[in-house]
Amino acid sequence: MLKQETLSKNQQIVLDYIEKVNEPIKAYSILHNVQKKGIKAPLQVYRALDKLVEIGKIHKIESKNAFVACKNSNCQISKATAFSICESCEEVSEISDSKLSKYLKNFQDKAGMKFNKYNLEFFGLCKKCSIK
Amino acid sequence: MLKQETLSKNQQIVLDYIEKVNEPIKAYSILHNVQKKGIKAPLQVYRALDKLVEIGKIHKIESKNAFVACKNSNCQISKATAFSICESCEEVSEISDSKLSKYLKNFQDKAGMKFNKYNLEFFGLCKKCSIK
DNA sequence: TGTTAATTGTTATAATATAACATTGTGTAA
DNA sequence: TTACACAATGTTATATTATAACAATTAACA
Repeated sequence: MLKQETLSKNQQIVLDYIEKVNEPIKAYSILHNVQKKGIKAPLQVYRALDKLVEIGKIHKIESKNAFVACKNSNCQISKATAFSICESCEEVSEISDSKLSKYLKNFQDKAGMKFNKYNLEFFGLCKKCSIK
Repeated sequence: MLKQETLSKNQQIVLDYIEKVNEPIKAYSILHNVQKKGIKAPLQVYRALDKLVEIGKIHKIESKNAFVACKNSNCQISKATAFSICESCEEVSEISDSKLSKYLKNFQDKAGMKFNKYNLEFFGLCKKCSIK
């Protein structure tokens, strides 16, 4: 079978919603908001999320157990993700910095481990919050 | 009051166990294993874990919801953590690379955000597993 | 068309984590 | 040393996040 090119119904519903809200959102919140579209159970959401993460359409913010749409057209495979997270207003942004990603992709572990994926989460104060 | 210098009873019990197992371990697994020491409820474990993370004695592996003792005597404050995770055997190691930590500490977000903390998780195959 | 894999639907339950409240311990300053 | 503030404890209940198991349906394609 060829690699999947189009999303299934549930996958599309979940992705549409995540892209619409445009900020990290939790699985059960997604569930609550797509029930009118016919998705009734957590598993239906989690299955769609798994697939969407796998194909790089969304990312999981591990420290928040939340999901956000991918902004970088170039990280299709979701293997290299970096986020900034404001500890005050909770704003999360995907970092798109080619130098950083290059540096991390080429990082050589002393133990000789071969990496094919990483996730980096920065915490701090965003511009707005640091003024206050 | 002065800053806490000694750990409380429950904190010490939990830390002792985490240091003993020497690999990432989950909260309920800790609970199960320290019940003989008198810790009976999840909250007792989670409270100790919170404190231990806060003071840098342990770190949380976010992608695994697991906790591991800190190996770097110099990351007392738990503000800069990096781990390598084998996707095959699940082995987790703390990365102690001064170049990497320097690079990340000094990383400047384009949006002008001021970072005071980060967590980085690399995934790949460890030496043993990549031979197989 | 038959076969295989992906997707769906559904119920139940596992695993992770916190709320709320009463009580006890501990450092320190009056 | 008493009294205050705060950290830590103990306990019950519950919230939140995620998966197991199984049956049915749909989609791709040799």
